[in-house]
Amino acid sequence: MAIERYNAPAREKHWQHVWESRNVFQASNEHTRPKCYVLEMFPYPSGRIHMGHVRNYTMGDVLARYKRALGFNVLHPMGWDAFGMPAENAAMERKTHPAKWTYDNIAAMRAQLKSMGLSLDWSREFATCDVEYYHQQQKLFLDFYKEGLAYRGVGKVNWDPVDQTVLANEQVIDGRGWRSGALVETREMPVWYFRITKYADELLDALKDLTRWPEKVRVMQANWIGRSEGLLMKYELSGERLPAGWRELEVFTTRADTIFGGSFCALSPGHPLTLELAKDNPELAGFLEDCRHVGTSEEDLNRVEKKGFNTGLTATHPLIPDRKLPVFVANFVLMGYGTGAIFGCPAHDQRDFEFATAYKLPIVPVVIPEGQDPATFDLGGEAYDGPGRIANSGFLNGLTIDEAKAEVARRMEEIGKGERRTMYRLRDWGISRQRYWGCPIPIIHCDACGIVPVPEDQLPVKLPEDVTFDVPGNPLVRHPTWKHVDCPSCGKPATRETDTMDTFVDSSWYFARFCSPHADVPVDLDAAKYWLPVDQYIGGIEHAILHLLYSRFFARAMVATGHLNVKEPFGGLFTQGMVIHETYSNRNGQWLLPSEVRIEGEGDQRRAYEIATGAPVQIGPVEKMSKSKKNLVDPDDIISTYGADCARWFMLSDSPPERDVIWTEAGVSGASRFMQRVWRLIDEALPKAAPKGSPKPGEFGPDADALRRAAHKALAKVSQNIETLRFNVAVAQIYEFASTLHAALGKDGPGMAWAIREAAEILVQMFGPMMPHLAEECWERLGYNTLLADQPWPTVEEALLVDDTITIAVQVNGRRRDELTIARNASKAEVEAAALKLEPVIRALEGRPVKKVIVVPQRIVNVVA
RNA sequence: GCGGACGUGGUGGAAUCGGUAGACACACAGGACUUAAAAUCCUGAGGCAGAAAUGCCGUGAGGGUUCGAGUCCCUCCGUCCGCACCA
Repeated sequence: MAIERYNAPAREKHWQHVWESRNVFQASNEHTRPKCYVLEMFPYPSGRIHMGHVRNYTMGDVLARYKRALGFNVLHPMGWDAFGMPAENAAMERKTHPAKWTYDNIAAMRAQLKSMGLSLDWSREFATCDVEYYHQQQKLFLDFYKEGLAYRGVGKVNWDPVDQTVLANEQVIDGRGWRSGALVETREMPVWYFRITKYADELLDALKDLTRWPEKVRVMQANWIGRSEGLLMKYELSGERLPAGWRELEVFTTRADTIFGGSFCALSPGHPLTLELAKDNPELAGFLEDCRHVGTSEEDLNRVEKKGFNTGLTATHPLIPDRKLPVFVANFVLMGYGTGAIFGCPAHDQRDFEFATAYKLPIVPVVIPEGQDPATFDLGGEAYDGPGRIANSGFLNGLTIDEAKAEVARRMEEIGKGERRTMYRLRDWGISRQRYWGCPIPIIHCDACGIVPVPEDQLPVKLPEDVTFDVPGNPLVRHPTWKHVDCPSCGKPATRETDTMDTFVDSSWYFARFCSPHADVPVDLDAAKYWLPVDQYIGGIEHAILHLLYSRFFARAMVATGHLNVKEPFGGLFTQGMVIHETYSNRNGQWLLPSEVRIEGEGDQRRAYEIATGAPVQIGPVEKMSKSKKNLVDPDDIISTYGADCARWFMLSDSPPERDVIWTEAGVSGASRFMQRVWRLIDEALPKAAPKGSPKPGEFGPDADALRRAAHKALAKVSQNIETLRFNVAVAQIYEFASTLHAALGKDGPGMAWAIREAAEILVQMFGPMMPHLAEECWERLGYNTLLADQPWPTVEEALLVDDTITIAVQVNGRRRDELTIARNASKAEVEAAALKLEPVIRALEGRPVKKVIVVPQRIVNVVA
């Protein structure tokens, strides 16, 4: 009598209910056991979960369940990154309130996540738009402000003149506002900053200790911080048109060794001196206008010609008083790096070389490669930036590059014309957003007192609820009453800051809030001391720089303000690959959902048709699932058809977790088939298995022994591979062991029944973290009325991992000829003797004398002839 | 241009302390069961030659180190990702 198919969707609801009603996954507040904090990047509540979420949360869940079974006190929380623009856009489009839209979405997504059977501690859930959360964030802001880590300064922002709003960089597309299409202007206005540059060195240096982070992410962060050590130099300026107050020009260089090769100085178009000069120089103003146009185009910046404008000013070479260098404004000099001014050494910098060629400036090599004569060295049409010795440089001649750098620095410091300086690419973090749906910055502007922090007892500064989105601009600015307050300091009428915080602020400390989600301080220090850092953080590579760098800054800032005791928030980081899928388009070029397409045939014969019309469909490349390409598979559909376990198992199979996984129908049905196979396997094993709790027999026959060895070896490997997040390999090993158990059911002998029960239980426990519902179901069938989720991870019997006899390969001259089964502890001589007796070995030797025999114990024998 | 990663059967991928390459899965082929199909079970399979035993060739290409290289070194080719005039 065949067993019924396992009805995953129905049984999954049952087990989810059981877990929830028993609070199985609540982290304990008793900080006695060793802890493990597993965190996946929390989602933006867009309204629906997508397959990327399924993959991300499945991985975290496997680890969390596994660690739980190992006895750790596991913290595995979930929350919502809930502030941000989409809610305001929805408000504009649908006449709803951002809060309602957001909380409705959260409710929908929470239900979806629950249907995945994740081992989450829902008691710690929060959204960043909860007043309770942003209240604490305002406290942090005020503490940062007191500590000098938050400040107000004038900054450049992207201003959309039509929508009358500031745009984030990501919202500026080809120089235009993404919604209005208006040309974006650069405006200078007062904005709030976090002083991340204070920790530039620390953030860079500590990267080397983040050994459980992907190398790639560390490299990206290091480049982003962009530390370079060099010399800040002062060039004396002269010239008729020199504006008052400008006697010196500061330039930064990392190649002070080439100072004698300098043939010009160049200012950035945005340099203050440039702007000063442009005031009464229409020609220069015109040049700047040209630069601005080029500046917006992105890619071919490299190919843009090096253009300059001769200001007529001269700069005096600091070490050669009679050498005057022309001062240009040049389009390739960036204001955002160094001092916004350079000295140009054409022989050893490609950009300077091109510039000097265009403007017929001297090109004098001062670094000569080893073996070349300074008198005859020819650059050959491009700058030389390799190693060598200094020449044509007076007192520097003959020195190496490093020696020359040191010598120039020493002399320049001596004469007060220079100082060693470290520059960074990293800028302070501008957090002001002129938007409604964000955390209000708790500041009051008073005509008399200036900037006044909102007193802590007046927090939270709540967002007003009665706002409208029918006109452009920030609703907080035009709200009739909200911003009008009395100055806390002098009591006179004053106004609130109407900027809200960048949503990246919200996500920079949420991991810490999970330690004590309802505390009336940002973070309960005792809880944080126990739980932090996060042991394993899992998320997409797209956050490699911003979110992860901001969080690292926040941890340091929170340590400085007494809110935290760890500077690195994430001990281990794992960046998972994307979920990708074929794309489909019809004759009219419209994208079609996979569910709208019927596929026929295989391989070259594979054809797709639109279900509604029967018309042929073009099968396009496999790409990241996206709304625009409509190559989406809805997790809900998969879960309601095949079950959450099936989706989870598929996500873990085949593809290594850091690589992209191609979602295919075939793969899903394969996963589903395995679920049914396991279900039947347990059913078939039961009648042959010893009763639950039977005493371990004193004797095992060869087949029983072999099964036990296979079980414990599989257990050891699966444990190891879950531990190292190599889920695809763990899955393969579970497949393999399921086959082994299946084959063993036909065998008999002493101890077999006991071994079968042991093997079945180990199998179920091994896939428990991956397919938790099916595992509970099987556990129940195995006769238990306890939850598998509460069951400790099975213990590996080490003795079973070591076999008495082993099979090793035998090579002749490095080619495998045979294998040899021999006692594990056989001596080298015994192995050698046995190997030389093998028929294929003798044949391969063809009578040649054996020169030597290499025996690597328990590994291989190589006969060299 | 700079930086990083990668390149293994028809496909996704195993095998990284240098030691039997291709585990496991998908797709495929053959068989069993069935009136039939589905489902399920069994078997096969890197390529070439051969009935088979077996032999030769094989981890992007070429070279090197080694008793032995997918793994280490050098050169080249290709793919993907990140940064992009960073002084």
